[in-house]
Amino acid sequence: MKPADSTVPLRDDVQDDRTQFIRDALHNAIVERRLAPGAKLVETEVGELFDVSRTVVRASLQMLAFEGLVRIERNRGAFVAYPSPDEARQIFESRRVIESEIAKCAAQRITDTDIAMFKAHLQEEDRLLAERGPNARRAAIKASGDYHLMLASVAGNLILERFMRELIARSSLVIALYGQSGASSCARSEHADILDALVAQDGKKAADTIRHHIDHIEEDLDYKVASNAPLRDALRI
Amino acid sequence: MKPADSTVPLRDDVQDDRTQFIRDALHNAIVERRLAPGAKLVETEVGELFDVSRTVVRASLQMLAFEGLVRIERNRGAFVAYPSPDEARQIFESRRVIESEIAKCAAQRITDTDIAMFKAHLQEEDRLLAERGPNARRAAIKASGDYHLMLASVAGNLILERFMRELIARSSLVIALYGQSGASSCARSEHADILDALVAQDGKKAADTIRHHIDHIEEDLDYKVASNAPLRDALRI
DNA sequence: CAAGATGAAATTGTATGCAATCCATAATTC
DNA sequence: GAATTATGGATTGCATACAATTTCATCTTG
Repeated sequence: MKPADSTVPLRDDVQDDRTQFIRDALHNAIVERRLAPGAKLVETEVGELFDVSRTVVRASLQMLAFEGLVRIERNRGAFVAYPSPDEARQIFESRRVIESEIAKCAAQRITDTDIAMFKAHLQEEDRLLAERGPNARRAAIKASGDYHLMLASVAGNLILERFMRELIARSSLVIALYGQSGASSCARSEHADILDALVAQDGKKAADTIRHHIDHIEEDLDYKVASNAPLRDALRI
Repeated sequence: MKPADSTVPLRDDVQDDRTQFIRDALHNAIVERRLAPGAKLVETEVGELFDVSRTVVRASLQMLAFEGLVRIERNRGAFVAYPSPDEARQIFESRRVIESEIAKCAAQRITDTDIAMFKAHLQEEDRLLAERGPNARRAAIKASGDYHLMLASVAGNLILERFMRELIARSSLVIALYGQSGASSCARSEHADILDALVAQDGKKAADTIRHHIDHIEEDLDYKVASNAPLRDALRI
């Protein structure tokens, strides 16, 4: 986005850093549910896939472990995280805390450019929801998370934004495990409600709306039933 | 060197993991200001100090980089973080958000055992403040942070607790850089005020009190003046 | 003398080798 | 036949080797 670099190098994101690249690839695979909770991530396999040594893969896995997307067990290896119901509740509780504050800040700071971006994003979400098929569904999941990340970005606090990034990613895991319906439809209209409050610069209302939105997401979960496959992984400990 | 730190509960199982051990040692050194902001952390040096290979040191440094205590620059190495005024403001803003919510939860969940622990801790803080000398001062700094971590622990949300751990550690760096007085004395009475609100199970008051407490800490900072040494490090970028 | 060029030493990035550990299956015992 | 114990392959933890990069002192050159 910023090709013109002045003499002062601000942030050299131009990293041919393969560690980051692999982290991003795995992160996306997990968030888009191409990698199921509990799946084992073998260092040599990943390394061959990306054509790097285990050293690099290890660093990537450690990054993901810090973010809570991967669990590393000593001498046993790395697994896609399998959040417990308790963890899940704490994730959503944390989101309510942080995201309602983010909404307040965003209501104060939102610009016309931001609003245009949000509107375009909402249309994209609509389009993906109308489409059928697993790929469209994955894209819809990702877009829904991205909406929340855009909010965090507008609020302008990089630290809270990073916390949110982590929470959104982990939420995706939780929904994959405990989600019941494809309740994204209700979520969609709520995203629009949030934007309305932001446009009206009504911080209080934006915060309330987003809190309710998170409540609704959580209401669609059934913590008693871990949805699909890896029961053996769940019971392993 | 290692008094039993019962105050900080570890979330992970006790692993003979040397990576974690080195991370903890460096973490403490930074938080207690034995390592100044900007200081370079050479992999081989650290490795020789702890008698491990660079592989292990690297993992520790990457952990610390995630927590924002260390900055890793490609091909240049790892440095103790040197938070900018902007970062500092965001750190305290994030603390206000998360910690006031933590206070609310803690007010609901606090037990008599907790209260006793808090009282003992306050006495310890008093004792350290009365003492003189750099070691007592370091211990006082650490104890002050530990008080906030105890709060987070009582609140019972492991995720917010981890966020707080990071924010407290980074606050210590900020105060080392921009702090003016040894204003811990005012902080001490405020810690007692917070406890009073908790004992009264008045969540609202606890939240307000802690917000003011954080305001006061921040008021003692002067973001214009980066206090002591490593100017050359500050200007390096 | 300032500014740049040069090269050696220091330091980091990555691959690889080896020992320790784990896991699955076969063999053994009762 | 069930439970327990060997055994071999797979996988991880860590140290080390080597290449790439940076740093710093020294040496030009104008």
